[in-house]
Amino acid sequence: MKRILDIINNIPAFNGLSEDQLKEIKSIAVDRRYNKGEIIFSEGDEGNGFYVVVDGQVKIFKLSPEGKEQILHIFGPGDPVGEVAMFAGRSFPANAESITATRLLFFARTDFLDLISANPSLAMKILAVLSMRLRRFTLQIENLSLKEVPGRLASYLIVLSEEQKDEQTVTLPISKGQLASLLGTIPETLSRIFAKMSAQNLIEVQGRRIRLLDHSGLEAVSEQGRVSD
Amino acid sequence: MKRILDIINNIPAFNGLSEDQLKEIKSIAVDRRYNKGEIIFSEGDEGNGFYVVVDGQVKIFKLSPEGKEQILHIFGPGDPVGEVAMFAGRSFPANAESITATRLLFFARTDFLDLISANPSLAMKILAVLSMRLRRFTLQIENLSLKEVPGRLASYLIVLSEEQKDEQTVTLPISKGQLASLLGTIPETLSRIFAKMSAQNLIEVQGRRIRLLDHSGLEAVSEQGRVSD
DNA sequence: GTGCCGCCTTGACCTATGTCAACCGGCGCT
DNA sequence: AGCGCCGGTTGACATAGGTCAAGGCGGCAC
Repeated sequence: MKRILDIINNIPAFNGLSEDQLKEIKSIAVDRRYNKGEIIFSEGDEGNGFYVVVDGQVKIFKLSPEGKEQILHIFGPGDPVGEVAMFAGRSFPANAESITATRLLFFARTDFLDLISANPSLAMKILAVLSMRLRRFTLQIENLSLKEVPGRLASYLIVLSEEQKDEQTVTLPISKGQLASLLGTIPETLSRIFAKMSAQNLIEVQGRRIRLLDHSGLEAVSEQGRVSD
Repeated sequence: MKRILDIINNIPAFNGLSEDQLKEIKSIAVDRRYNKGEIIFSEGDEGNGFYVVVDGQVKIFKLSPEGKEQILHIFGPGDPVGEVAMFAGRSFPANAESITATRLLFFARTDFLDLISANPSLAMKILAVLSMRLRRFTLQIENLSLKEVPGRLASYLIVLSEEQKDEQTVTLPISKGQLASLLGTIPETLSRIFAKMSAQNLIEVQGRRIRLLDHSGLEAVSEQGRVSD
């Protein structure tokens, strides 16, 4: 049981809480496992609880009527999933699907709301998490509407290199097809842009490994939102 | 002083609170007024507090390096502004400017955080407000990436007609130029689409008044994300 | 009135990116 | 080995919508 407590403590929204609080949280958590490609919830489902990713990756996405997919988030270990629907008291606004084998903790709505009212500090942490998420959405909207695809890719790569703390090489955490959807485009276009950036010696692509050859060049593309040609 | 208490009570995040709680809130609120076109804060400014709109309209927007603007929100009476930066403990992620003469209440970060820790129910309300906002962002991202401009316009008009409770006629609350930015496009394109939709007898445009002639047709455009031609 | 200015519209043009279709290489399965 | 499949790439093509430039219209100042 040690493990679960550790896991909970490593969730940003919960970390730094007292031993007692962690135990309380653990007592209402339900452990769930999913294989790759399983639906966790669908748009419109009732939000009667939320999840936290323990292991694996979950994508949150919307579908257009023609079936085109836009990924809103890719969540990994420590990230809460579906809490928005819970607090807003509404149904889920998007779909969630595991993109690898995944382990989640599930928290039922009522249990969790009780917990929060009893722990204002927990509420504050969650406020912070939601705020960060809003901030990331802001960025995503900015990217989608003000930048062209090369700019979005460049800023994605830069953020990735910061997250992975490697100036030189990054490893895509998802397939190129999924990345295309996350960037609001399609695999063909993404592929061409990878080729173009390679030709300009900005990057070097070897499967999911990408070498960032010209960091400042990438910054420029990301800021201008376009490639110079 | 009656007025301010009423105003505060009409703010969704605060409504339904006890008389005492409202008074506490009032005691930390600062009344501020702005003329049309004033900057309220800029991207990168420290988020040492947040605002609530009492009267008027505020636009939240990002600028691309070339100066193109993407409006993220238009806020009106009752809406909180800038609280995300506050909870996230970061600087503002976008710019805020009044687009009409505007009256705001300002709440200093520290004052407000104290207030919240003392009032869990307040925290819950704010969680709900943030969640609703995330939900709206989800919609905006969906619109931007899965729909073409006519689809975005159609869904904007439909939402507007619901808000204004008028099936027949809506009045744009903002200029067409601003609307273009909100929809992630430019005035020229928007203008052409208005013309096209008029030609198809979907709508009839007279300045800011728009007659919705074919509600179900609009629904179709909004869902398909494109016009049939 | 006259003129200026902001807002909107219109036209001609161009480009980024989506669509459709073919193809390639690796990998697992039989 | 041979097969099918999936992820990725490439090419030819179509088009939404951005850019640039010109002009119209209504309101406000003087």
